[in-house]
Amino acid sequence: MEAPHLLEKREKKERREGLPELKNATKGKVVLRFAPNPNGPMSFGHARGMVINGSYAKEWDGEIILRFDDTDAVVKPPLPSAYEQIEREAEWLLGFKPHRIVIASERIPQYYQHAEDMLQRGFGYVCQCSGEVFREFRVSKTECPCRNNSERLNIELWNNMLDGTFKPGDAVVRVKTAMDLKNPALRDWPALRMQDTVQHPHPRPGIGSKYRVWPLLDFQSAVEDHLQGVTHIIRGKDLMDSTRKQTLLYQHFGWSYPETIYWGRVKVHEWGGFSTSQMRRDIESGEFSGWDDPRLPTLSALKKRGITASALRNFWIELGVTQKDISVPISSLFAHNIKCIDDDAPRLAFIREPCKVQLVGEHDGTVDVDVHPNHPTRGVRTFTMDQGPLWIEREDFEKQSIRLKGFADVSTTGEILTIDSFPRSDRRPIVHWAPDVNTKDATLIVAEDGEIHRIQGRMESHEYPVGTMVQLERIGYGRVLDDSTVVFTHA
RNA sequence: GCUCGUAUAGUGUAGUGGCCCAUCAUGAAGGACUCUCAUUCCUUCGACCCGGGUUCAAAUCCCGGUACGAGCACCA
Repeated sequence: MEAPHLLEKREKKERREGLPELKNATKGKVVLRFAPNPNGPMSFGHARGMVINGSYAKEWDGEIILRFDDTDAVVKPPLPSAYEQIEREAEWLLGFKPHRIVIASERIPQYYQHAEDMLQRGFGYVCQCSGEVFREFRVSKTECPCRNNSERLNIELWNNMLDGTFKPGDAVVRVKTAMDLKNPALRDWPALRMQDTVQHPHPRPGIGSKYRVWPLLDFQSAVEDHLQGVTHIIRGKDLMDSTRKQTLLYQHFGWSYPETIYWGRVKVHEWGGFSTSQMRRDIESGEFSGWDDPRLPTLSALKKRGITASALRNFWIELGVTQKDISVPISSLFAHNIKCIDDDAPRLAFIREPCKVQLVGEHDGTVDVDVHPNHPTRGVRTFTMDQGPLWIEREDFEKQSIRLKGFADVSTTGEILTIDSFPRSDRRPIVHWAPDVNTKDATLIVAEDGEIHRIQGRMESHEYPVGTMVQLERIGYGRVLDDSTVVFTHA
């Protein structure tokens, strides 16, 4: 018997590159979204949502919506400055602007309309049970008395929520699912609740204390995804039950739920647990200098430290969208970053624990060293070899014989360096160095193990603009902060 | 407790019944190149959680176990 299909299969063995194929996707018709809470700027973890969703949008010639889920003014109040910052960070990360911006707090009327629709059509009800009481009902699978309210009564109670007759805690709107569902999380879940926006005004101008009733995430997100025509949702697997809740709501409305993909949790081994709320408190208390404090895992801090957007993109795409919970060493992000910056980074000498030494022997007036060893066309750095002193690192100063990189083999006798040979004559260690006249006092800022070290030294003078990625010879890569300060990125 | 999910080298990842004594990256070790402990290149090391079952054939399907994670908020 012939089996031609087996032969065909034999040919394809290539490894899949990049992101897995999107199911049920049509080129040009894909709509995705990334929906952070603007209670702080983006952190490392948010970058995953932005990168994965944004990359799919680009790959499928579709759209990415940046949506601000700012429907809580009490527990996780929004930070007014975060909206714009997140927008800027999104563009920096993706390399393009998100196609649409949606702000949930500006869409409350739409959510109200759907809530009313839900009450009128009888698949939602106003529940006046307290949280504890309802919890009992949920575990015992019993229906709460409010479940049988007439549509008319529900509308009346709804108006009581809206007009302030009810206070926060008095009533919520629930979606009628079923109390005997296997998964307790899905039983008549809450869709909207009241918030004391007088005591806790929403920080958005124009929103403030305007609304007493606010949608919860599951309801707001579900309705908005439908309104925006979202086709694919890619999010953390902690939101799996959210999908199930929302699917139940979609069935009531007669809508069909988007394709959904989940990823697991990512921990960076070197970083502890940082929550946006906690960082915010620590910044306000002065423990950190700001959201871009190099010790923090925020995008602004990583950017300031010299991590590039493309390294971040490559990193997250390589991790992919598996549901595994993973823990990665930060060096894996650094490995991507090196690939992005090394080819451009000009070389510079930074002398830690500088020791001043005097050169003895005949030599030329100048010494040229490469700006970048792999790119001779990028020119040279010229050291001025007058009779002035040179700087070398203490560690090198203590060696008997060393080679001053690009110049000469020398022997050290106290502070005197005697030239032995210009060509390389043996295998003595090669060290970086610089004449005093070509250097200035400088600081290397290193953030490590949650601390900031400011290393003083002498750095080769340069005119690179702020933000330039440089490589400090024999030390590692860094980002120019000003003409005498470099932030250490990684080795 | 109830519910849901995941399990491939040190770390990530490919793989959806025969291309697999398992891919790629990173890491480690060694080497080449190089006047940086950089970059680049080469070599080597190293894994299908455990136990059953289905099948001619299982990393891949089924059942059980174990481990880890998540949800059961009037947070997102």
